[in-house]
Amino acid sequence: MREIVTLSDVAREAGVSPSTVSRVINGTAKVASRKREAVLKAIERLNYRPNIMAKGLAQGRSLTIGVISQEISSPYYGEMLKGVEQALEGTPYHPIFASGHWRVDREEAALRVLVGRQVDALVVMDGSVPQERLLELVNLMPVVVVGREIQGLSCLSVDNAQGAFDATRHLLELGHRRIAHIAGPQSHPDAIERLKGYRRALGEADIPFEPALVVEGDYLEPSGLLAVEALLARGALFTAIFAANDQMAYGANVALYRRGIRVPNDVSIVGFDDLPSSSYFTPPLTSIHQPGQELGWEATRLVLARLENREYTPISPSTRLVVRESTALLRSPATRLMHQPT
Amino acid sequence: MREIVTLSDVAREAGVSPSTVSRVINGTAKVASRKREAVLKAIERLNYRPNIMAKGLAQGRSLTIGVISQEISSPYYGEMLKGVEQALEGTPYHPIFASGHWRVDREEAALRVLVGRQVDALVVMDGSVPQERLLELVNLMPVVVVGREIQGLSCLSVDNAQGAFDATRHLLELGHRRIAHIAGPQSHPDAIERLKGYRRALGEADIPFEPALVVEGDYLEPSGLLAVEALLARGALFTAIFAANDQMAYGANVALYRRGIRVPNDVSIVGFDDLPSSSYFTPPLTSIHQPGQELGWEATRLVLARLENREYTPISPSTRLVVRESTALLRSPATRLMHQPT
DNA sequence: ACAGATTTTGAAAGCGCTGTCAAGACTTGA
DNA sequence: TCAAGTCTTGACAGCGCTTTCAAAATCTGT
Repeated sequence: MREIVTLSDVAREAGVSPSTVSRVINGTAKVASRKREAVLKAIERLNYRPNIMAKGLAQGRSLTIGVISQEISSPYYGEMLKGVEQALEGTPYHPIFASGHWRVDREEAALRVLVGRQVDALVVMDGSVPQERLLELVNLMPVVVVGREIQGLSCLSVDNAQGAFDATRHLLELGHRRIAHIAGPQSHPDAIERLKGYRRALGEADIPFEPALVVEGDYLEPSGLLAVEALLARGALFTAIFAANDQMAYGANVALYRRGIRVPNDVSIVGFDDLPSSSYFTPPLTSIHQPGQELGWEATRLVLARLENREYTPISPSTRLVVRESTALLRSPATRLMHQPT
Repeated sequence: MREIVTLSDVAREAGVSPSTVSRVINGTAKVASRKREAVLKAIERLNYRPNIMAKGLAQGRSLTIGVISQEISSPYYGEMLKGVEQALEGTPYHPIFASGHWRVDREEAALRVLVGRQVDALVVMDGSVPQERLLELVNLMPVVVVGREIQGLSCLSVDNAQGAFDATRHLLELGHRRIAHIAGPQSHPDAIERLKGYRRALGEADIPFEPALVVEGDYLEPSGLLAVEALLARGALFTAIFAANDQMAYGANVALYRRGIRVPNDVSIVGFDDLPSSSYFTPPLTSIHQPGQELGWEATRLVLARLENREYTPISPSTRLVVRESTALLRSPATRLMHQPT
């Protein structure tokens, strides 16, 4: 292991005091140009790299932003994290990620790890850690929350109800009347909102809400598949499905495919999130675009601004319907799917 | 901002010396149980959290593992990072990620950031930073590389040629003779290996290699689509496609779908990577499973072992053909696709 | 050329923790 | 009961950097 070069080594090499070296590195004060030159040369020559922990200790900050997401490998959080990464580029800060896995205890653990690591600020994505806990942290460091609305905290989120409304509306406009909904877990506020949006669209079209047409899933593919199985098993009649997220839409699509039910010919599907892979799904999935990357970006810029005591008004990214090939005009008003429970 | 509780605060509160507090926290030495109790109580009462930077500075390590991947939001790296996260769970270490975006300069920058942040060890996934650079780092800290073979470094990778061989072989066994290959960027060693595996399988089946049946893509969906377009445009005749990764297979599938060419009825497709979404693709994609998560896990365990001067022989995860519904027996030996260039 | 104002510079005291070292507190056995 | 041995404990010197403070150097204007 190579011996370590410290700031004092540089100072000695350049024939100045450590304070001076620190000053040229951080530009904290004016330094005679001859000396500055000497210091820079010495740094170069010794290949000096400041020890960020020492710096952190001395300054009382870590130049680190803690980010809690739920699952790093999930395509949705992947997008958000990418946004965070981008926003931090070129700043002295670096993100450090921890995952809550949709479980309060894991999330709490993640929070502890990040706080223990002296993060200077926190970005929390979704999750269900108690509000109080988060509010408690806020007088320790700047905190911004994505995907939850918490009084007293900077929150960033998307209008889920509106997105769901648009999705359902789109189906309605294509002539569909019997629209099933694969809902997200009703413990999630966003899933609740999406269900609301669906109901509102139905209501405005004077279509009565039929509980038998909605099945609750867990936002993962298998549950979408299961949901369709359940729908078919109970003999539900529908010509379109609005899934509360793309992953469940994928699952639903497979279930339909297995039964030989064609998308969009027999049944139209619209998802929610517009994951990157959705445009290459077959058929390319109509979906509600979630600006995941932008959300991550904005949240990060906001937290950065707080850190620097700047004002910053984040633009609130909004959803957008992306029509692709999984939705089509209802063939004929008479078209109906009849299924025997298996 | 709340005032900060330090170890000496705890010491004072418990009526012992800071050293003793340190000892009970780290279990570095035996402490009379009365005092230990007192210390634990004090910690509890003051809600003390050790400052990890101070600890790091004092111990000369950061308890941090640097991980370089290429793109955090890519499903493939997502899996690997998840494996890393899991492997680190329960250890005092935490990962810190940086992305190379498949560009040497960005990768170099990522490397600098991580080294500057005093990571205790490094896991490098793919990428193309010069070997020398990596070898230079190895006398600074343990380094393990995933997906590249570098003399003098611990490397972990999968037998890409074998995987590609299995994929092609599978198609061959289904009776296919005209198998197109959508290759990965030939600047990547793994893409080269996969092409080799494809050729070897062809060779063993006495089928001459036809350059006209291979198109090079860039591992992203659009290039898969373009590849199929290119193949069709040049009037290539094929009944199956082996794509060098799933993402390109997705793209290829869409291109086929657009033309009304059915998978697997008209053309079979096999991918490579077996992304989580592939089993919910329509049709569920036959693919070569890449043990991404295991790779991340093993690499991390290995680097951890090095850190603790333990011996550890990583089990080398291997690929596995997963047959799903995108491949089928060649309908009739006479079946052929004829296409006019568009 | 000199007093006074203004910069530039270095010494030194931390930041919060660990780990060595030696002193203090207990044991033990004769 | 006392010397020798064993544990437990606290003082203190760092870890590498920042930052205050005051001294040294430089610059004014006359």
